[in-house]
Amino acid sequence: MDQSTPPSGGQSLLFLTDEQLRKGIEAMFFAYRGFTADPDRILAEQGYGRAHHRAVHFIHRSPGTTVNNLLAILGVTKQSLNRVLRTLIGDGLVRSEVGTADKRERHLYLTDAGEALERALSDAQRDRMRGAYRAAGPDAVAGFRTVLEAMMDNDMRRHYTALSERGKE
Amino acid sequence: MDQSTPPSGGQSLLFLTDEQLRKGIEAMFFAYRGFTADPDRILAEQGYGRAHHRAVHFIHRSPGTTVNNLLAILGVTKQSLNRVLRTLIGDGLVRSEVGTADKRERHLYLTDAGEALERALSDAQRDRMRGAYRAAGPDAVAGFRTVLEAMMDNDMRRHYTALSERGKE
DNA sequence: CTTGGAATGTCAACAAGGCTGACGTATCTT
DNA sequence: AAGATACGTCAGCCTTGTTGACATTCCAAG
Repeated sequence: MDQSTPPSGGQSLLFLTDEQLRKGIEAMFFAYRGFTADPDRILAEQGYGRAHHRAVHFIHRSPGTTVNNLLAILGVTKQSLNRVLRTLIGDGLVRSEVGTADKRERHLYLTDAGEALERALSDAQRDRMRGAYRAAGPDAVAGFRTVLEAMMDNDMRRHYTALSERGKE
Repeated sequence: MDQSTPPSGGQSLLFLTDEQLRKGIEAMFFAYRGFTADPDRILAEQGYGRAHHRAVHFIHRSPGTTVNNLLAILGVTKQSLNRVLRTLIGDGLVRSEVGTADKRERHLYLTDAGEALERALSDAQRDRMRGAYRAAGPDAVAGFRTVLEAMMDNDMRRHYTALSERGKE
């Protein structure tokens, strides 16, 4: 649709052609497959799935988080999350503690076994990411994150930046 | 793990810290949600899912492609693909033609209705991508694609570049 | 102190979309 | 003629998402 129009303003807008956008879309598709491939293998060995990975990841990131908070981050129904959480708690990877201030809330923590699984998963995923980062270089990495952040829904970006601020920047 | 070690070599390797890698991982997670959100809404209205989107996308990209080729790109089993293809053919969005050179093969094409759906989906997805690209700027976009390509499995990168060469570069 | 609403858990049922395994049928290829 | 390839299909299983209904527990406001 765009691609018949040559650059009109002062600077080139060639990076906004449909062709370039299509490449970005396909790159996201193929890259996401790689992104999840290594953890998926580990999870499959243990009879878990991606939903377990996500729960474990964000509990690790925010120990003591509530179910409701996790729900907002993951964007699934409580029934769906609950099923995953139940197996993780049953298998002794996650500990659920009744809140002190508000006893309706459950605060979630990884057990030692849970931390071990988290480490295995994130090691694998980080290795992949590190290889990509190293190959691409720091400037490319900066651009990578800039575009991804711009691609998020506002709600998700809120969660993303909130998590980043927890980190040591 | 890394994060206690200051830059050792000549140039800064701070972009390879675990902290930076973690941010990249979470950015991928949240951004992918945004990436699929708009098409998902359109698909849900019509009773389709992401699997249909993927099939329609790649048939559009490579009209006349065979089932086997699609299988390799999508990385699913033929049973899984077949289920999706059957509904798309039944609904008159995809046409399947027996091969001329090799009559065992089926060549897949989008019908007019199929093209219409593809356009609706890719318009929505492109709008999101265009907004992100525009906000991030051309240099960031270049880095974005560089990192994504480095993140792919070799097999997937082969398909990705093969598709790109079909395009008008 | 009672009552409404919020947070959580749980049961049931269902659908999409992955998977494996097995089988059948054309159609090449050797 | 035999074997390999491409495709379709049936059956069954799993994960992970969805709704809807309902119980419990607790906080907070009246």
